[in-house]
Amino acid sequence: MNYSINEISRLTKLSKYTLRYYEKEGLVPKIKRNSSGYRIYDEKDLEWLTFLLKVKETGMPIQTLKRFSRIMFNPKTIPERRKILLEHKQHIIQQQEKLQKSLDAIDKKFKKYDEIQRKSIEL
Amino acid sequence: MNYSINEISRLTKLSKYTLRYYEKEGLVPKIKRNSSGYRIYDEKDLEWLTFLLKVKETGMPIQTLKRFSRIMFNPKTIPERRKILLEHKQHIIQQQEKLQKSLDAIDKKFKKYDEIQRKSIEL
DNA sequence: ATGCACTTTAGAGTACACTCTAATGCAAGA
DNA sequence: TCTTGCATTAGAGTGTACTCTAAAGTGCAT
Repeated sequence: MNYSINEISRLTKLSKYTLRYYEKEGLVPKIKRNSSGYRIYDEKDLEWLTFLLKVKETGMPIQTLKRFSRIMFNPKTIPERRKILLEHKQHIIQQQEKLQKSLDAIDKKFKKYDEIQRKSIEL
Repeated sequence: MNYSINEISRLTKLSKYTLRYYEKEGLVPKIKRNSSGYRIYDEKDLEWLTFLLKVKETGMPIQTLKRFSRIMFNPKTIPERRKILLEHKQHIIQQQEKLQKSLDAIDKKFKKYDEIQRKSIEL
């Protein structure tokens, strides 16, 4: 199945500018073109973009995404890809801890506010 | 307890540049000065910076942090502060979902790699 | 009092990740 | 064939969040 840049933009919610920028920067592999030079994205490209967005959103660095994009069509690079993903998994776990700490700090504030308001009612 | 900008930089791991920038931008309230104009941070300032870093790191927008910093010494603003923090709590929960989705996508990749490597051994 | 390591400020510079512009070309319906 | 609406590119511009520079002042040990 093939897609125009417009369709991919709609499906990924990335602007056309961003899609072109990602290709220029090497975050996605070189996209096939039709005879007029228009981009033709295929299923694999869409799949990669979908995955890229998930891991990018959770903080995978641009450099790592470029690296992954460069090696992802070579079966010999599976060990390296595993390593990258394992590292990112550790990063996600650290983020989960940060979120929990932030949540705890917020709940502590709520308790403080409860206390202040309880005292003001006592008067 | 009072602290110099140097001590606060060490305690918060923010650079002195950043600490001055946060004050200029209103992310922290105006810091007291000694007779020479040097900043003197107190316990409250440190407490706010510690909290700010936790929620900033989990994506609370700068504008919201500025707002919070502006109202946080007025007890009448507790309901507004509660509202801000409740909204951020929702945001954190959404991020937790994103992290989980990213984690699931990574585990799917691992399974795919296992499959490919299993098949190559079978030959 | 001299030196050195701090501090201050306004404002300039940087890095990142887009975001857009301008010039140009292709596709297709009236 | 003309017009409208797509596409292409190189390269310029934007917004955010710092990060640093330059010039000047302060504190304190030698």
